[in-house]
Amino acid sequence: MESILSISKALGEKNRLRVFLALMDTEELCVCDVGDFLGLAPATVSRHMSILHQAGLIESEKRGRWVYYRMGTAVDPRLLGWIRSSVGNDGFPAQDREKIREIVRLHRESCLCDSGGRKTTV
Amino acid sequence: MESILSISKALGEKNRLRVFLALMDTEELCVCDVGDFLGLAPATVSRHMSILHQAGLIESEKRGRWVYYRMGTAVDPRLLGWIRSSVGNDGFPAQDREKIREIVRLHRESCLCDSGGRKTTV
DNA sequence: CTATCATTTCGTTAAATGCAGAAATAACAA
DNA sequence: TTGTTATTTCTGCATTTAACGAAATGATAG
Repeated sequence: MESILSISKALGEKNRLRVFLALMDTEELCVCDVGDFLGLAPATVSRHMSILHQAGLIESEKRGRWVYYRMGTAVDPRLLGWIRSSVGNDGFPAQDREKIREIVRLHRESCLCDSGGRKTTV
Repeated sequence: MESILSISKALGEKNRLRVFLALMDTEELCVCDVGDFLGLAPATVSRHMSILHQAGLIESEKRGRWVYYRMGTAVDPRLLGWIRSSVGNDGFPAQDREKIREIVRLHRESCLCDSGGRKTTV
């Protein structure tokens, strides 16, 4: 029962749900990406990601100074299926999708992550 | 997205989750049954049931002075499947199951609902 | 109609939660 | 080392929400 509770609590907040949906559509996001996406302070984003992480919904990986978050591999497929279809019905904010893609694009550009993972500057 | 939010909010509260799990195991419950089950005031229970109802998780039927709640018929089976298996893993409070059965038994006894739906007293 | 019972709505209080800024931590660059 | 950047933790404030009691509503019994 505890896992249902923590997962429901985690997804029962608009910003966290938006991040989770974004991660269903994107490989990975770091805290600052999510900060740009939601327009929230890093501290707030970090807390949200922590809650999603503790619920087992996302996984984290530290690379250099960045912490990258991605979908959890052990998330129940029925849960995902339900979310996917519900979002389909509701109409997932198309703006969100575009926004995330743009953020990821800029992130990759400035980081040159694609080549060797080396950073230049912000 | 709104439906995911409202459902997650509804299930993201311990008492409401307990009621929902109880309704997955029981045909129907009225507000006073749930009040006995959770040990909460009728007003509080009514509010919880309203939130579950608005999320589309349960349905209500008024019979006489009582309002009976039961599982929603349109609840996504994937959501139910996830909940069922998660509860199985977590171990659903066995006390809750017993408690509900006892409450339903007493309710039926005092109401004589089984025969003709006629009420005697409390 | 009046009385009673089940439920809902309203008003208030206490606890939980989201938020930002400041300080602390971690990892790299010079 | 020192400085810079990304993230986390801590502290305080504002909003939300769960809880109760009281009053209002709905329905039956007398």
